[in-house]
Amino acid sequence: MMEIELPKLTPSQQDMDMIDILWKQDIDLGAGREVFDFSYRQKEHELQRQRELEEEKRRQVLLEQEKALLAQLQLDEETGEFVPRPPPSGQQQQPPADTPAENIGFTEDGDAMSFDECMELLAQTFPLVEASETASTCLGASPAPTGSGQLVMAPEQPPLIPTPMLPTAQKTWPDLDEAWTELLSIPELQQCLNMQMQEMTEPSDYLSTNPAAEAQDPSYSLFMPPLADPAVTQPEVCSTEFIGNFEVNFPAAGPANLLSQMSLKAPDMAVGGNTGEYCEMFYPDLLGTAKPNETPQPCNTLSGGVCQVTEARNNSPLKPLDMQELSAGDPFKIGKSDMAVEFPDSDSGLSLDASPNMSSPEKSAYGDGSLGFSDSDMDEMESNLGSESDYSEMFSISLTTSNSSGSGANTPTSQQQKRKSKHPKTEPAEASVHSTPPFTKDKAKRRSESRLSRDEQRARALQIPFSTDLIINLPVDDFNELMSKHQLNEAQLALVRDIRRRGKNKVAAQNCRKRKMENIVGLEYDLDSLKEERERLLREKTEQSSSLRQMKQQLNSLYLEVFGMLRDEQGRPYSPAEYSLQQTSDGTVFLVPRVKKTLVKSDG
DNA sequence: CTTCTTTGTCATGCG
DNA sequence: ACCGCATGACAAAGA
Repeated sequence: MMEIELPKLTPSQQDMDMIDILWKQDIDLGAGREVFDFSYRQKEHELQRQRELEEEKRRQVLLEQEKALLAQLQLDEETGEFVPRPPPSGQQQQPPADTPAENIGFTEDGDAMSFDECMELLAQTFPLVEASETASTCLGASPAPTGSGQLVMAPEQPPLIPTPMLPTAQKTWPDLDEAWTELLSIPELQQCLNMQMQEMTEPSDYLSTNPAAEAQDPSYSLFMPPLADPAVTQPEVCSTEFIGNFEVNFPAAGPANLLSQMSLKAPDMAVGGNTGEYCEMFYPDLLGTAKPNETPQPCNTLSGGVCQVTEARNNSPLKPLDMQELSAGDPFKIGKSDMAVEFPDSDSGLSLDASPNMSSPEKSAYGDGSLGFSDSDMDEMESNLGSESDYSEMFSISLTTSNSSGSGANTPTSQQQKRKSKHPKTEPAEASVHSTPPFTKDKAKRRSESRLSRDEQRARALQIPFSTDLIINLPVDDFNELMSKHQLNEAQLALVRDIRRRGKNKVAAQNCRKRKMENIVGLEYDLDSLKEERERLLREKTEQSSSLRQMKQQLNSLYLEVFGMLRDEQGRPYSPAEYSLQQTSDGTVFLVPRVKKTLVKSDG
């Protein structure tokens, strides 16, 4: 108990913090906040533990029998590992927590027997028991890579909580593919998952459910098929609480997201009851390999059911191409994926052709020979595009929705997803639950893309056999050659010319505005330069003026000095009032009487 | 709700 | 007369 409690407390605190954050961010958790409360969950845990205890007891009995048979095989350590703590002890209640180290030691260090060997023996002897045992082992192994304490809780977690957690898992969806990659790359986790699935599912093919295990050890998979189908019990392993704690503690970690995903799946799987399908959910890529050995009904049986759900889960983060690859056997899915593939670049991601409503009308309009595109046509096309984008969004969302619905669990999450699907205008990014805040640049870019795609859509609507980029950027001669090569009708030609004209003009407008801005910048620079020049000239003028004044003063003083040195015949100085010195062009200086002045003065 | 910015488009002029 | 480009003007969308 103590071991369990301590780990729980911290995680729960973190969980609550995370929930608070999500709550403040107005992120729909798909459930009341109290659901996430630790105390609330603890109660759930209690119930779950009681169930676990009962199951443990049952397993114990089976183990006893198993032990008797396996004693000769030196399974002492194994028994310790597989057999949960005695019911009375606290450890018993939460066997997974204590077991992990032992389990790991057994499975990996495995002194006496290899894990595969043990599994084989168990499978031969007690298939069902084996499944349960493996589950515990799995639990032990899984904690190592992530959080030990939280993992312990997982098996005991009640399936009830999972639903509230679903939204959170959805939030982390964008990282799902990465998370899957990381998760699948963890051998322990794979084993754990496989084990859990075995435990969960009733008798069915182990192989189908355990592709990863098979990949790791072919032999193991070979003998495993006879074992019971474990998918049903998965909830125990990846219980919502466990997942929640795990996720909260490691929000950024990819594995956490994965686990959350798994947690979401677990309840669905349990509800669905089809064990074979679960394997696909966890190992969609491996299904092909796994199926051969086992009964591969999973996806085949239910095209639109759980299988689709699983694919949706896995595919949602993936690109259209990936989706196409993964979507096998589901016509609806394939069609959608094709569409996505067809228009990966376009923001709307949909073509007029793809949209049943729009494409035909558009085609008819253009095909009728109506030249050019009236504004109404444009608008119609735009509206079509918009509807298509919505459609695409609905598609992506529909996958998730079908996922939940297919599982048959009408959890809050599923409802939420359905709600989302009903609001096609919500952006795909939102639907996919991107935590990062997009906007601004993204929107601008998206807008430009959508604009571009609009002409593309038109071109597609008229089935023009070349890209708009080609139409716009091709040199005139090449363009004409292209036009001549392809026999286009009037409407197509008109559209192509319009596309080229608009595209050219768009570029021209951009260049023009760019030039205009550059001109403005250049003019501003020139203005600054001229201002500086003006200031400099003004300063120079001032300096020159002062210099000139100084020179005048010097000249005046020199003049007076020279004039004062002049004497007449009687040796008397000349009066400055009556005489002045004047210099001729040849440099000769004359003493000139101030006749006028004297006259004026005398006159006055 | 208003204002400003950005961008696409059209009309027009020029070479 | 036609074509391509440049640019002003307008409208739509978004910040």
